[in-house]
Amino acid sequence: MPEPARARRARPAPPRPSRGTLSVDLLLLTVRHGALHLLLRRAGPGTRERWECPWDGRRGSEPLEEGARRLARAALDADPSWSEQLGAFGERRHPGGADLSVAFLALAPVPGAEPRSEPAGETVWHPVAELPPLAPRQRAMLEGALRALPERLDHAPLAFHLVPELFTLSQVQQAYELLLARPLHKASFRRALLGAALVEPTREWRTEGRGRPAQLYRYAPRKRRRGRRGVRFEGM
Amino acid sequence: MPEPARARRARPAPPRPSRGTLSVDLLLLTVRHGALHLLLRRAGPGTRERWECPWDGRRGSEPLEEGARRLARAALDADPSWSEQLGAFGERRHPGGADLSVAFLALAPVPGAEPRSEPAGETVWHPVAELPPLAPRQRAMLEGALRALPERLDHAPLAFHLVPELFTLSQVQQAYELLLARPLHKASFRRALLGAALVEPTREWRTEGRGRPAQLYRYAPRKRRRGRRGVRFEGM
DNA sequence: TCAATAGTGTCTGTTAGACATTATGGA
DNA sequence: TCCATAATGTCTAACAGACACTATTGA
Repeated sequence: MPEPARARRARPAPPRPSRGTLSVDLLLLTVRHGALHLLLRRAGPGTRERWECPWDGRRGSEPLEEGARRLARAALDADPSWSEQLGAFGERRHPGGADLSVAFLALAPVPGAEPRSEPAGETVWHPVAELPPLAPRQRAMLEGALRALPERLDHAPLAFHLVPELFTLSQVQQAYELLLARPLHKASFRRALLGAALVEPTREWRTEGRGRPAQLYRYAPRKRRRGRRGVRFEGM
Repeated sequence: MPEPARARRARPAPPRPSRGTLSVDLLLLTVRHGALHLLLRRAGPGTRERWECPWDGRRGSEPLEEGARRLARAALDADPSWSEQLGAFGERRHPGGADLSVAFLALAPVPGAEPRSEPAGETVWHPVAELPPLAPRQRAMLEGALRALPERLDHAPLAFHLVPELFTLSQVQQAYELLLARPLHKASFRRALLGAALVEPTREWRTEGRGRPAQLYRYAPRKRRRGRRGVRFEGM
């Protein structure tokens, strides 16, 4: 310690922000043909099949959510039915070479619903199970998204953003099963859904395919019945 | 539409990342005197009392987590016992003027535990209930952290990172109550904790204050008993 | 008639929450 | 002795999960 009359600990260098390039990336999911689909955009003008999650730079100092909405509107001609930040990703290669990327997770309803969810421009729905190669950073984002979905589903009724305004309980159950990536018990699911006062039945019924027609429901959350529950130590 | 032989939708301008300044910010929490405390650093060299959450730029393209660890080591002389990304914040004013800030949420154990958790250098633990004024972006980070804690606590036994290696069940319960910001039922808490096979008792007892001495426990998670639970529609 | 799907009723084991009681130390 | 805290036992209502059964359509 050659420096004499200083504090015991040398004063550290003052911090300063670093400089770099930034992107906002959109992971937009929906349900098609009973499977999760991700919206991808044709990357670059080439004829080769190269795909990427929609992304762009941030305009000025706009809110990050606004950047995500802008991406969704360009890709879908509509706002997503739900959108939330997934996190910042700074490792591995980004398709635009960004040093840092802020990923947003969003959901679009099945077709025929309002708001619309048809891909626009150079975008296509791809089944999540068989995606084309993605840049490693976007691949990491997708894995993070699929891991985050069950947790977020615990705290908000996300699945209703994947179904049209009028839906059957089987449709909601399928949405839940796809987001959770595991099957659910039918009777328990219906009981919990009705008991939580999240849906209300309509007088319409819809017959599709073989079996008995299903009653149509509408999302209509009423006030919750009780306060929070106790501590849960499951799954740790 | 004056342009003739083009696709129905004009090809949009190719995306490109934006440029800007970036910071990594650390929200480091611990328990002192029965209350949540946040680690703050004296901001600037002035004699005025100005405080900020520790932050710094990102070095090169280092992993963001590495930046958070570096901040914690500088402030605490030890790694935090737990750390996880909270998210990216791009609105409101940052103390360093960063365009974008990636916040990390971390926990430090009570004093006397290993690893150490004494503030080092220009840092001090402040009770969360009575913090000095913070830059609005860091204030937003803190609010996000306090909202995120109950959810993360549902999925990982965070509270054990706040207590020393040997602890009483009341200590863990207090940690849970502070992270959840609500009281818990004592008997249910103990039952759940022991039933989840997360702790094992030692032969030591500790008497502090008035009442009956408490048995000391050690964190020793054994394999979980069962698979996942069903859907929960509470709190939606 | 059969297959497939929707919807309902009942049972059981588990658990959260409440309450009461005993145990053990300090003031 | 009183009081504060730890630890434990019991009861109850609620619930998840399972199973069985009926209902209603298309093939």
